[in-house]
Amino acid sequence: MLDIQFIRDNPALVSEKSAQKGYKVDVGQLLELDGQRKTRMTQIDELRRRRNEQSSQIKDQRPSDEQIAAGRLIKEELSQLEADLKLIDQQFEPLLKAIPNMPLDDVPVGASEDENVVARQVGEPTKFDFTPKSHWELAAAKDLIDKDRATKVAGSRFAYIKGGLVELQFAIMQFVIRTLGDEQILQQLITEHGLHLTPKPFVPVLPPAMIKTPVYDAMDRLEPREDRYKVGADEDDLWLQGSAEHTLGSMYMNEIIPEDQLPIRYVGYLTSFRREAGTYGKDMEGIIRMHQFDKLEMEVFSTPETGLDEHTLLVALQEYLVAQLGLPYQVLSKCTADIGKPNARGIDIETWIPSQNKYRETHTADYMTDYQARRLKTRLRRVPQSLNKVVNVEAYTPPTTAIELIHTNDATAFALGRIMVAIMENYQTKAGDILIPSVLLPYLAGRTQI
RNA sequence: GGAAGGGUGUCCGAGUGGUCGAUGGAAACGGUCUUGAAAACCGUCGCGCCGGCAACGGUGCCGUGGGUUCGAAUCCCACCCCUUCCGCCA
Repeated sequence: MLDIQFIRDNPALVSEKSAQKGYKVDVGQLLELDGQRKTRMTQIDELRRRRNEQSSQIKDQRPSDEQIAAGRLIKEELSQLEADLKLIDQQFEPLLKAIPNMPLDDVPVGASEDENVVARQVGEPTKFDFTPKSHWELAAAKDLIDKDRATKVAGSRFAYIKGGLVELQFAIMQFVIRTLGDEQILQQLITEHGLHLTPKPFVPVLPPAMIKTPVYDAMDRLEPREDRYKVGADEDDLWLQGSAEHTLGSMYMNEIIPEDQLPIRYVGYLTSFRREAGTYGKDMEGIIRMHQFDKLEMEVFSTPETGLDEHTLLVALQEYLVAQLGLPYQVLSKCTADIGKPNARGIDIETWIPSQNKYRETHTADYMTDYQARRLKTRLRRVPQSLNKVVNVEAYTPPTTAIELIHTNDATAFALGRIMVAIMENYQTKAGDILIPSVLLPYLAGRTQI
């Protein structure tokens, strides 16, 4: 959610930037309701003041008939106005929540994902002296993926992942947790990119896989809910999470975090669930697009002034991880239409998939500024010494209070299904074997191929 | 699932209808004292909204949402969560 004060101050900008993201919002109507709302609130506060004034005069004595009558009158007026305000709020809130986060100025303006900009390509598309097989052909020959039986048991877009592929997944997971916990690697990337950050390691987390409706909504990740799985009976009020971000980012809801504890960096592992509504017929072969997939997700809570640097660090880590696996990839600067509603900025990494002869999305890095934090009420408390500290980011205006909203970032470490697709296809041999990227060898107890 | 108890500010913990946004203690921060530290003493010390350049003023918030009352942290109803015991299960 945006700050209503920001919208009051910049109505034209809000309309324009919302439109760039493909959201039609009625800022005029919102501000009209905002005005009505403020008027009512002022009237209500005045009545309450009178009520408080009178009741403080009565103290322990019995109130007179006049006082009771006057009180009743206030009560009637008040309940009328409060009902009125409630009606206004019911219109006001959805309009306010409907406004997306403002894209940062370096986000390319575009009307669809076709206008995403390739920022760089790293590595050459893998060359083969034979015709490469698709990952499902490779998997079929070695019985690594059984979708037929999974379909029988659970329906389409489910799979049994088996044998060497499971070992490969566990190796990747260990590799990621070790890498993200390594201060030297973090420091190296921070230095390379000239970031003003500490090398505080990522703490591994196994978060809840289910999330309550209001929390999901506050994260602004519930919609479109056709893509979410509702769990059990309605009274359970729970959803299956679609990304570890959903239950990691909401961890500190309604909390105020001391500034010196920031940044907080987590790498969460979860099996994620998506209904993939509206994707009928897309990616039906193999395990590119599943209802259930395992994912390692990074989540960072930071101060406002370091949020953008954290985003850069997350992308640098994604590139480092992909490069360590020796996979060719490209980095995509997502355009205004393709970044999520809560996003101020979004970067994708696409990894080379030989059988499709193109790069496919394997990673996303989302920077939400304070948009998620506002509804989650996740804030930071400036420690006194830092209040006078000179901040070296130009765009940042020093706070007037010691409490501010934090900034959130989330980014894929690895979507394990898709990254294994990339490994299978890029590391295949003519014989149909799959070699293991060398950085993973320490985690595979002597196995060198699948 | 059954029984009982409980959710108050950063923490502990008072408060059962009216000067309670809330006693007291701890922590934290500033200061006095001290060679320094500790101790002691003095002071500061919740969050949001509205108005104001600001000082400040108003208002709301004692798990959440309703209700009763001239007046609710306090009474009533519903829901959520926690603790203990029993049952069941991993």
